[in-house]
Amino acid sequence: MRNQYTPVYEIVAQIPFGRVTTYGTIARVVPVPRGARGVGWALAQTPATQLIPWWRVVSATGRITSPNAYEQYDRLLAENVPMLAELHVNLSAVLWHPVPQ
DNA sequence: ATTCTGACGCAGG
DNA sequence: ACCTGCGCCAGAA
Repeated sequence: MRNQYTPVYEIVAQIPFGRVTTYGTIARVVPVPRGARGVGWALAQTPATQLIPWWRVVSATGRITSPNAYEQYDRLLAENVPMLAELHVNLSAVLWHPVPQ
């Protein structure tokens, strides 16, 4: 099913292994209700059955703020994503910028 | 209809 | 670096 949040999933699906982007960055390239918050909302609805790399999206500061923060943290570590501290991605090293759809 | 809760971002302090 | 408040407003109850 395609809804107004579908563009968000299409962008997230393109984030490369080992790279990360932010809620706000996505909200700036595709129209999403409520901007960055809407992106977070959309990811929260992502069915576990779908293979969308939701763990590659963090906040503008690099902080991991999802409800399942540690699962996300572990998944990123598994991709060798550099951290500044626990639950804190070194964004300047791995930030990925999406291309407008 | 009304209330409540946010996977944000930014501007202070 | 940390914390707080605020704008934003869809969805759930």
